[in-house]
Amino acid sequence: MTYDDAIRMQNETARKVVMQDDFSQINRICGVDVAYIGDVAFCSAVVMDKNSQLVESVDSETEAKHSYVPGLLMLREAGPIFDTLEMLKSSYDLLLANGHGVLHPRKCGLACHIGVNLDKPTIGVAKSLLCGNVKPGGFVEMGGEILGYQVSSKMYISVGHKISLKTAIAILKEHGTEPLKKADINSKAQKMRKGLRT
DNA sequence: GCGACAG
DNA sequence: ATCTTGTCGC
Repeated sequence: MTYDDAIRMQNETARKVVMQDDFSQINRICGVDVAYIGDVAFCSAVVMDKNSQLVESVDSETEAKHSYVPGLLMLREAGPIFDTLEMLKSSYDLLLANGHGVLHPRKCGLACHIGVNLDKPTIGVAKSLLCGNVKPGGFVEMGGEILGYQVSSKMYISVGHKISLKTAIAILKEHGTEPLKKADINSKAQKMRKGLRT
């Protein structure tokens, strides 16, 4: 797949993103993250209940097919993430992904790509901005639209799919990002184990 | 043309 | 993301 193909795919997916709440209840939240040794991707997905109690955790080791290109993170991480989420036996109501959702040059960051393809409510959680400007109050504007929210100096969130920004903010303020933190720890632990036995 | 650039 | 020393602040 060429970069042009990927960009066309993003523009197409962007039209399918639902920026309104579309779920009955959030009982379980899944966080997914990837760590690397070169192009070997160590991915972890963690499902927790609303009280941050562990429900299930799975790990995978796959090969990253593309290098990282700003704006096209999905090319590098979507594959490993889909592979890992498929391993889960447990269901979940909300997905948390590291990276932006609609706060993206084409309004289709990694979280949108994952959310739309799995048809799951998804929130994008990023550590830094790719685009947009933070306004007083924390909302992030891009092209005259409010597309994200700055939770802290190192956390920006935006809609991935089937959830409103308002609800996304409320849920993260109430439940935090525990599944994502755990997935980060697990993916790095997995990488370290591999590093020691090679 | 130049700089900036999720993970 | 990953590499990577000392250093600033709570």
